[in-house]
Amino acid sequence: MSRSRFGEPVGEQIEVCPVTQTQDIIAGKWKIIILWNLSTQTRRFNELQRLLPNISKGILTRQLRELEEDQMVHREVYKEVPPKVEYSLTPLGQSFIPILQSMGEWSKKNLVSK
Amino acid sequence: MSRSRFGEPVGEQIEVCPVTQTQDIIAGKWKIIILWNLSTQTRRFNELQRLLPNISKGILTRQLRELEEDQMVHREVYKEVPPKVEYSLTPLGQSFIPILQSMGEWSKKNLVSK
DNA sequence: CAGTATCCCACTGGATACTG
DNA sequence: CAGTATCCAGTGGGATACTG
Repeated sequence: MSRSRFGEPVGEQIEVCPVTQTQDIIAGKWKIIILWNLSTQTRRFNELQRLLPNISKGILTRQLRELEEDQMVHREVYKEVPPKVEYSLTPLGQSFIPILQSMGEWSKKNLVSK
Repeated sequence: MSRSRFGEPVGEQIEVCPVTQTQDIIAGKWKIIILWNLSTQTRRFNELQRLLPNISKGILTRQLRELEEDQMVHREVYKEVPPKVEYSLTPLGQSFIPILQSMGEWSKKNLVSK
């Protein structure tokens, strides 16, 4: 699925606005906080669900799948019973960590909690 | 309107996840790109609409109003005929510019356009 | 444990027509 | 020019029940 916007034909190339591409990846109510929770360590499905109060399994699955599609998250399945699945950041996901940190710091520094 | 999530009573205080607060502000299909377009200069309503192909007046208005509510954008109305309205970043909005830049650079460096 | 499979609903975005 | 005012449609999020 292509979620690009702002397609502008430039010769054979398509020029896409960079910040919009980023927007497309982190759009989704839980994406950022999921990445944040994976930034320090690998986590299992249930663990993530516990960390994200009020998220349902279905939604958590969908958000993780989309992050996987966008190569931000890696899903490692251990063939055991009971099943064990571990989520972690890919190199691309890791390269995004500084931005997550900036967001956290910006928020703490500039936003009064309302 | 309070859009905070993850409310956790801590004494009299409410503890809210910082990255989630940021998420709440930049959620919305056009928020980031609007901030981006205001990061270098003040812009008028129609100017913004031209810069954001395919956005309708109604939506642009709504997104701008929400950014105003969150103190990210300032709206300056000139009492003239025909009307002139200029949008610019508030100090809070300006403090967010480095993050926007990181996003743009991250995208250009790490995302192949797909 | 880590998911699917459904169904549902609210909200957000989008289109269009009208206005001070 | 810079909006409102409506109305509509799609989608994304949420709840619940079931499963390998």
